[in-house]
Amino acid sequence: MVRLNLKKAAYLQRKLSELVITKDMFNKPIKYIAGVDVAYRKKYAIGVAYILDYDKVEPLTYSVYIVESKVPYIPTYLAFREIWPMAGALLKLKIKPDITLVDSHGLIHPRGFGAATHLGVVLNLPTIGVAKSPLVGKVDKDGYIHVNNKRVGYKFSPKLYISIGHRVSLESAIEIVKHVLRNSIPEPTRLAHIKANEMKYKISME
DNA sequence: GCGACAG
DNA sequence: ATCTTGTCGC
Repeated sequence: MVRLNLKKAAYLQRKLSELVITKDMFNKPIKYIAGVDVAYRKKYAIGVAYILDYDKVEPLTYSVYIVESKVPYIPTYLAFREIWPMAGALLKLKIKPDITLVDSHGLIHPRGFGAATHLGVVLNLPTIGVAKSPLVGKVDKDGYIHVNNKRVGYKFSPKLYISIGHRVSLESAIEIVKHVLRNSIPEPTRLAHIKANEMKYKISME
């Protein structure tokens, strides 16, 4: 297991956060939307990217990328652990998504650079963060989440936190996530999560 | 110093 | 997130 240099990692997050775009810079109308998630099995990290038709909200195809997991999970540094499995799966897709939902926070992060944002900036892809539990920030009476005096996210429910990832406005992020909701759960990441767990048992040795 | 802390 | 079976409830 690698040990992160938290000092440098935090510096990188703060530095790269200057590149985040919080305006809509994705293809309209959206035709393809992706959902990415990572599961773990022994020494392996299994990244899955699922592509769905945006209008119909129906699955089209998916890709799997398995790699050895060497970075530990440390709160607020999740991206360093999951970015390669996620990026590997995304880059294997034959259909390029217009926007991607990531199972983590985007700008709802102490240094404004959660995993969803990190992935978006590194791959220069429009991303939205969809997490199941809070990390930081204050929720106002309307449900909006503020971090460092900036409105960057929205608490849709106690189990769903939406935030700007990269190249998308908060308003659009909320609208897009609502569009692909199925039983209060975003369908793209739900399918990616199911597939990633399914793949865990298809790994032969250890 | 103490507690909290995405997946 | 992972390690793990059955079981309670709508």
